[in-house]
Amino acid sequence: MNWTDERVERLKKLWADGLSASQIAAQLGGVSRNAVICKVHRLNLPGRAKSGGQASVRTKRTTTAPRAPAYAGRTATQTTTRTVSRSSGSAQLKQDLDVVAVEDVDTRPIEDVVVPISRRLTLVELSERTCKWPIGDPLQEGFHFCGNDSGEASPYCGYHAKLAFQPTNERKRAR
DNA sequence: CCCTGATTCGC
DNA sequence: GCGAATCAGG
Repeated sequence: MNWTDERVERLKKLWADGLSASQIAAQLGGVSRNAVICKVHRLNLPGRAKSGGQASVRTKRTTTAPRAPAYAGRTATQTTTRTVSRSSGSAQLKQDLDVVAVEDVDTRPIEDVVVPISRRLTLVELSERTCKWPIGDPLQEGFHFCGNDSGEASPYCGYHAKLAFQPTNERKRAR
């Protein structure tokens, strides 16, 4: 794919919005997330600040050179003073695993009420183990999927699986 | 294993 | 300039 000006601008916007490289790649289409990251660097866009989030904090790369440097006369010591003003992206992603495992001896009604933090994935971003619970109106803008970890067996995350597969025996067993 | 961004290097 | 392969890390 060619990096047209329009695509570059979309890249800039999405990156500034705090979307991850893979998400941007999915929305642009035709490019891998690596390509997106590389492009971001070449555009001299500010990389992801190491603030709180995951990733980054790359400590040089002096430990065991992955590839034998053809010529060792090159010190890649860069002192880039990054002044990233962003403190918290608008689309701060969170990947928490809500464990519903009940192994303890205590038998108390565990009602998970707090889970509804979705990842706002679009259709193309769904993978094999992302929750496919739709959120919003497919005809309206802003429609997305939950996107949280669905484990592997269920198409939904723990929270939405409970909503989707409401136990039928609850009613019958009630009496 | 899932994911993240960072870096190197061959094209 | 581009991006796959690779790395380090959460």
